[in-house]
Amino acid sequence: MNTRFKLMGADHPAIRRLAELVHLDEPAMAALAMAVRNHRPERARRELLREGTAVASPLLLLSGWVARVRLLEDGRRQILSFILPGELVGHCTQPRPLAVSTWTALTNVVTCPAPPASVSDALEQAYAVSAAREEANLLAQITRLGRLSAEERIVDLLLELFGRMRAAGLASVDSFELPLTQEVMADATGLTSVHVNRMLQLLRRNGDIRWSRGRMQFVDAAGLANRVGYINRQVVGG
Amino acid sequence: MNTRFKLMGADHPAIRRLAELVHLDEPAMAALAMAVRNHRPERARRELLREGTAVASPLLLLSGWVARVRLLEDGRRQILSFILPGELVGHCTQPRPLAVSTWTALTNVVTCPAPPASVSDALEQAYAVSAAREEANLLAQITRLGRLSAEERIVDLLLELFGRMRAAGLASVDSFELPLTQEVMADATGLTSVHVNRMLQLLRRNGDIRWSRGRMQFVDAAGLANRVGYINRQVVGG
DNA sequence: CGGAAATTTGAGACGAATCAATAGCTGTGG
DNA sequence: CCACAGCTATTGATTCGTCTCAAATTTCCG
Repeated sequence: MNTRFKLMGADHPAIRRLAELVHLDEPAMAALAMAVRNHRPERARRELLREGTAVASPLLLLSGWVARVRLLEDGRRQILSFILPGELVGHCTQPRPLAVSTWTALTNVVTCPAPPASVSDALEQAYAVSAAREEANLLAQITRLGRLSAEERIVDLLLELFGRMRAAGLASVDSFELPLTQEVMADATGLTSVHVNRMLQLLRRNGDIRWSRGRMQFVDAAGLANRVGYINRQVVGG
Repeated sequence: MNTRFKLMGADHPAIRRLAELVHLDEPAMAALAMAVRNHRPERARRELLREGTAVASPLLLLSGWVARVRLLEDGRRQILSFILPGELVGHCTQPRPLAVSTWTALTNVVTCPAPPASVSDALEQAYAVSAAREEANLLAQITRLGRLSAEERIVDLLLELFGRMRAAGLASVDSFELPLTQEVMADATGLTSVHVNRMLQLLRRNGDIRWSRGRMQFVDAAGLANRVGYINRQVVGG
């Protein structure tokens, strides 16, 4: 239900967002509008793509959240990155691209295949920018896992997600819809869900965040970012 | 001294390796041979590229080791990935590409600018394959940091580096040149150098590795990979 | 409304960090 | 060729952060 959209075609929020990222020309907009017609829903927990499988085409996520995950044999799970509504992923210039990670729907989602980059230079650029952001997110994730404390990891992740949701026009001035369980946050931050819980409580007690019914609110996002040193902003030493 | 090469032009090991990766056509080989003539040495500890700076062209690392690093304000450091001799990085389809990480020479190195992808389809494919491997390495790094124990992280990293050195034709059947200090390994694995030291001693005492004068030898690489579940091989659960 | 999933809380164990001090190595210059 | 300086590696004692196990409570969904 909440993954349904009334808007179709060129008016779709995901397209509007892409168009803001890079100026999209006529052919690009047309191709995207066409692609959106091919939207398809998937239920939460569904695997959209399995590691080692051939990947069809890049994907535009129209609504819902997706995670790229890696599973170890003994059941340990690591979330590599999140894909947020309106984002574009899976751009491959490769010959016979095999997926290097499994994609799992965290919520009910609606996706559509993204049109080929060959449609227009503008579209190709949009893909390039998307790819660059994707890589930046991976690098942030590495730093988070390697060098931040539990509290820092959670705050940093939340701030990143907040920023990306804002970029997608899906956040209010100080809050956003966060459809993640603490278990999922744990798999993303390399912690246990028990410890994630304790850190979230701590943040609540300290008056840093409010969180209920899937909505995350920052009492003072800027201050929090400053206190914890949000790594996406202040990266280079000195 | 040890960063000097006698071979030049198309005979260069780095080019031979690329040519094995993807079949390279005439124009690609010629362009590479030309590029290698522009080789330049850099001293260890030198920053090759600073985060936020415009990146000139993709880089071919002819010899020596480079690390992509991220520094936090308080001095914490995370190594995002290693670039090994013979590897190619920095492929950007982007309009005005800004570096998202700092590159530091870990040893004396020799680099050359890689020729533009437009030279030939074969070269473009080679870049695409390089990029895909680079991403796979980042994903492996995330999993390592998020879900492996200290011992596992170190073993997994060593096995990855061993595999990549073999791919570059720079490893013997069971050992390779590893010019990293324990501090560097610590910054790559998200541990302290003290703990890295303890884990390496443990591995030595257990007869898993031998390590002296910068050479790392595996007593039984396959067995070790199996025991710690080298995440690059056995990734998908089940 | 009922059952499953998610969150919350506590006690205790364990892994890795920290602090501190010693020993070994490497290159450099006298 | 030796001695010194400055990294690098090693070791021990202790602290701290996070995990583990377990149980109770709440929330969500059909």
